Amino acid sequence: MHQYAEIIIDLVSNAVDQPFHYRIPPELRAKIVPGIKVKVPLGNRQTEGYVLRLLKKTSIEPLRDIIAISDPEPLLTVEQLSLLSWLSNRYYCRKIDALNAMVPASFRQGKRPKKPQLIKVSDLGAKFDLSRAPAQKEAIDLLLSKGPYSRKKLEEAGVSASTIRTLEKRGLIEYISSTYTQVNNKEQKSQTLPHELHEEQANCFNHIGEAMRQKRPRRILLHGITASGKTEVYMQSIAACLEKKETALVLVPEIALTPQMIDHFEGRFPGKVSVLHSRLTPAEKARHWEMIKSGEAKVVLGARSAVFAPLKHIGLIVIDEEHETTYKQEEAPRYHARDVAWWRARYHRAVLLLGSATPSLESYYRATEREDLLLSMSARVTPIQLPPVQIVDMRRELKENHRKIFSRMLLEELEGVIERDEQALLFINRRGFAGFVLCRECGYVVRCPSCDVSLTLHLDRQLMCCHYCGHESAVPQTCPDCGGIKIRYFSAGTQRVEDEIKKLYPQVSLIRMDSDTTTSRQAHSRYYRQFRERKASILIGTQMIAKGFDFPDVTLVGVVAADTALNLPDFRAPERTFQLLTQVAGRTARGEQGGKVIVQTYHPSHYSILAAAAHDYHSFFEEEIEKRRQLSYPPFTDLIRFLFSGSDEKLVFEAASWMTAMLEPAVGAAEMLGPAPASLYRIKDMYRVQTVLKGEGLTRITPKVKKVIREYHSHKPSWPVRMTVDFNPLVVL
DNA sequence: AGCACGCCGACT
DNA sequence: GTCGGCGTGCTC
Repeated sequence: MHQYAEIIIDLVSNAVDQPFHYRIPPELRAKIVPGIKVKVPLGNRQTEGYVLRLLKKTSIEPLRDIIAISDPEPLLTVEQLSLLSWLSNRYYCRKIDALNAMVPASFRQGKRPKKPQLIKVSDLGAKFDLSRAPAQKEAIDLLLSKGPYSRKKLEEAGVSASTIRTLEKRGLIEYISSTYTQVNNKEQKSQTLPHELHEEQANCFNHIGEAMRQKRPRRILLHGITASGKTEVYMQSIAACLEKKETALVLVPEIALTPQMIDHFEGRFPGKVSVLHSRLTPAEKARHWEMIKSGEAKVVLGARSAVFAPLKHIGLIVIDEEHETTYKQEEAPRYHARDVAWWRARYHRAVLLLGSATPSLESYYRATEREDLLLSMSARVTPIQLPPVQIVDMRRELKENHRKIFSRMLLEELEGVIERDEQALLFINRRGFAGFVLCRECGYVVRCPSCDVSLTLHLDRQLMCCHYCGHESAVPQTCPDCGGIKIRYFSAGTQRVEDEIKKLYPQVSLIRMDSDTTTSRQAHSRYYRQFRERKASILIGTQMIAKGFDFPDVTLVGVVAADTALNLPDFRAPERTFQLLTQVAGRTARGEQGGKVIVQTYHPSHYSILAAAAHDYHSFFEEEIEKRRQLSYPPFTDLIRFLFSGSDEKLVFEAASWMTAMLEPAVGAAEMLGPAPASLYRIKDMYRVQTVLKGEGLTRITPKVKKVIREYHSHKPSWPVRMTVDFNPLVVL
């Protein structure tokens, strides 16, 4: 009999980030199983904890008893317990951080809803004469025609709480426990039917089906150009998975989780889908979790964190737009959903299907190495060609004395669009008016006092803003340094583009979308609707218009400055640029009139720009993978980044140096870069210093690295320097 | 995290 | 004389 339990303490602190042992009192022995939440004594008070596993013996003295069970149901499944350990090892995070990321707070808190109750009319109520109680009669009629309703819904429909109470007392209504689908008793979703697959789709579908039948972990990369019909392949694969009585998990980037998208899924698999989106209230989220755990939901659709959905018997995991950086969490645990998904696929012997038009170098490389299966779709579902892309050399424009932010070619095309009454998208990767403000006499650039970046001019508010910390200050009329008056604005932002267009074409209506104008989700859909309804002919925007804006009348896409992403001091900059350009280019040629893309750049011969213009993923990949190989960057190596930050510059360096020295003997053949100031040396008055480890198969040294991290925390617990550890970070700025 | 223990300055 | 400041250390 197991008398002891290994427990993780529910406190977010390095000091208690190790399993604690407790004795299980005899009266609790039958009830305590791994995954259960318990109350335990700790020091002179009590906290909660989670049982990792049961033990027959322990050498720890003195032992104390578990006080009580917090929740009779285990909060974690056997799979989750195992994943928990993996997460904390792979991503160097506390076990409690891993747990908190894996299970929604509302579900952990145990205020898990009992099955939601629905109200229905009782047998008695159906025949009871209520002609003298109009309010009650109305409620009964409503329930008879449209019910059952939840209490909340019934009150929303205008039935008062007292009426409900009276009806209940008289036994005219009764409560039934419900399933989620009944609660969500929305207007019947029109069920959408599978489309006939074209040849390429059918071929991919067959391969996926075959892989699922093998019942072995398999990773498949589905490389399909924009509008090649990837979603339909996912849908039919999911249907095939359900037929085998297995479940399916579908991840999409948060921004893709639109109502249309949700309807599409729910319509295809009515009553079987649980959608985990960020707008759910805590109680709703807990209810979904329960429904998934109980096996009621067969398909889960959600963003990054949905990768932890407690589905059983998973047959298929889909990650759409697998190259998207939102799949990497930027706080502890700094996991990548793609890697977690692969862990789960191996656990369940399932298929992991990665879809993208511009796969990450990691994924495509694995596919070319035959480690993964590569499936391609190169034809658009509708027989429309990819748009021609025209590169404009902005250096030449400058040389020929054309100093506007729009090249002559872009202007010419814009005029054509306006004349023909079509629509255009103008894409610029920076909000605000100007990237920086510079004095032409002394070269002084206005910078943020708290961060190591230049301020962006926002003309509408007459302010200079820092995009990292939000600092705002007045626009200088004279140079703060030399007093000169020749202040100039450099590198345009969205606002500047808007201004110029208004000046050039005052009669043309336009919409600007960036995080300044589009703060809420409603604003986003309002602009979206306006543009779709042709209330504007030009849409100016940042990243946020690169996705989903697919309208037949958009015949021109202008990339005002393709270099913003390219110039970042990060080894993934070319990859980012290629992905962005390809994605933006895909926003045109959706209709019969076709479309055209114009890319303005100061690097017209850079391979990422040339390849994107030629719609040629393969040549981009070949060039980029060779570079990565030569420089020993991922996917040939792993990186571990140790970032130190604090307000005391000297101490930050001291901490970084101490840690780097401690790591030295542990890292073996891995390269150690640093300690060195991060590219963004100062953010919000915090100095940032980093050391990056680079080497093949760095997971092998995980135990040693963990030991050093532990030493860091125990030796200098009071260092006012924060250290974060990131395994395979996506940005190293 | 949260709490006790412990060692130094100004107050009913 | 003590009340209380927060540095340090510990929790199965």
